[in-house]
Amino acid sequence: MSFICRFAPSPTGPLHIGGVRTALFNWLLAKKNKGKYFLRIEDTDKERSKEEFKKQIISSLEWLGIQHDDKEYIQSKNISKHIKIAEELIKNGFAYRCYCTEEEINEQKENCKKRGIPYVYNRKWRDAKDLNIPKNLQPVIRFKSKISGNTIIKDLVQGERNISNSTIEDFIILRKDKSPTYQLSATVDDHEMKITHVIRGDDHMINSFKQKQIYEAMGWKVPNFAHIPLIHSEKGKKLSKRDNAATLEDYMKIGIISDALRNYLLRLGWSYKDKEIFSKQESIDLFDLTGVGKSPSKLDISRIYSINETYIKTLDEKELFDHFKEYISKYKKKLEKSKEAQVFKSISFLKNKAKTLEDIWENSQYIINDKIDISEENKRLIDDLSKKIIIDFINECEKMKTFNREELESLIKSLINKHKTNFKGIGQPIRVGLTGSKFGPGIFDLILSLEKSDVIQRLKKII
RNA sequence: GGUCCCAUCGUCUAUCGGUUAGGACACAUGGUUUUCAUCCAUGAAAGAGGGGUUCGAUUCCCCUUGGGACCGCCA
Repeated sequence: MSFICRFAPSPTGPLHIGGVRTALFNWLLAKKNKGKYFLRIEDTDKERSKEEFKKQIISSLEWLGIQHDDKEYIQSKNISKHIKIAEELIKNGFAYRCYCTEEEINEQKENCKKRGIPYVYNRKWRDAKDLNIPKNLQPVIRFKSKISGNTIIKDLVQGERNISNSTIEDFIILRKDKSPTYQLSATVDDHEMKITHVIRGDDHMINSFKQKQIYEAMGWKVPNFAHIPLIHSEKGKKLSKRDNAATLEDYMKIGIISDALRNYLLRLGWSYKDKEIFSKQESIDLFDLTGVGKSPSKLDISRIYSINETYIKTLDEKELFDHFKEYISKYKKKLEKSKEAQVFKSISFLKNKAKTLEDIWENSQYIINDKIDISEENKRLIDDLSKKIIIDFINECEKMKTFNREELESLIKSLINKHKTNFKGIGQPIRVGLTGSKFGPGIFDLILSLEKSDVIQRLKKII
């Protein structure tokens, strides 16, 4: 059995986190089964589709490492084919022209509302042999949906789904302006692309019943469907673009690593035993639609941070630094070469207290900025004794050729003895002097991460 | 309102009729540590309710309750 999957976003906004997961699942299933994964840009909404969003979607997926096969398909390029199919459906009695005006439809809707009954298009033109065709009205084309019986879809995630055909109205497949609607375009393109597995959000379930009828009317093979549960916001509603942290960009800009986000999304609605961390290859090997749950899952930002932290802690440091450089050049600022080397040298402890790349950026500010701001409160921590100690420390440092850990350790030890203080008594003023903060890296890491001249210069400012 | 769907710790989930209901995140406490962290240990925390079926139900069925999705000439 072959596996040809696709992700089909519309370029009407930035890539949504739910869309990312849909793409991931499609990609995973295709890769696992040595099949194909295509990207199709559904840009038939001329009003809202934007070239910039198309570009953004493609680069976002690339950032995540979800690479599509072939070049991306642009749906609008296939419109003439869609129109041809609409006409073929009419010819074969599966569709018809409807001359109802929008006013007429709205009136019907109003009426239904008043009477408290659900609106369904009244199929006025379905078998309208006797009606006079208005001369100056452009018709829409509606699909002749089945009136009786039931349609069953064996959904790979949801199981068997059964719906009464009477609940599906004669939906529009070609607009008044002769442009195809989603139901038509998606079906025709999925068929043309020989898609075998349609994995999409649960909000498309009803569409599958409609589209199945088109497949059958055309005598085409119906693909497998898998409707994955939606991702909900903290409020328990379908995640919308207005929610915080709904788009991929929201995660990129706070310094989430792509592998971490991919891992989080993988485990949202899917699981494999007690396993939490999956390499890309593991996720391909282990992924399976049968492991996908049926109920929607809430987005949990603390979990994303946690997984990201795991990646930051365990990633090869060179690789981590590459992520960091990419991140800051995009969202912060590019570092000069010398600073870059200093930060890289210190990444092993800077990453220790970081959950995100942004945290590493924050933690490395004392290296990046030559000017250190010390708050009044912290200045008060440096009392006369501290100043004496620091003067001694500076003098000893100046005697050293270069810094090394052993010498620094014995120096600090001797200063503790000499001034009858403890480690904190000497460590804290040095830390404040070098970073402006009470908190930070270990004293020796801290001193060694800066140039000797820089250490002396900074400390001289506080005595 | 109509149609369809879902239901295990706060969150993500494991369990495929017999378990002290497991793990992870978050939370709390303790330990390691020169600070903040890290790290380690420990703890608290769940089968929505009611009926069946069964020797036995979290697991199968029904009802109730709660939640969600869809109901566009958007996709």
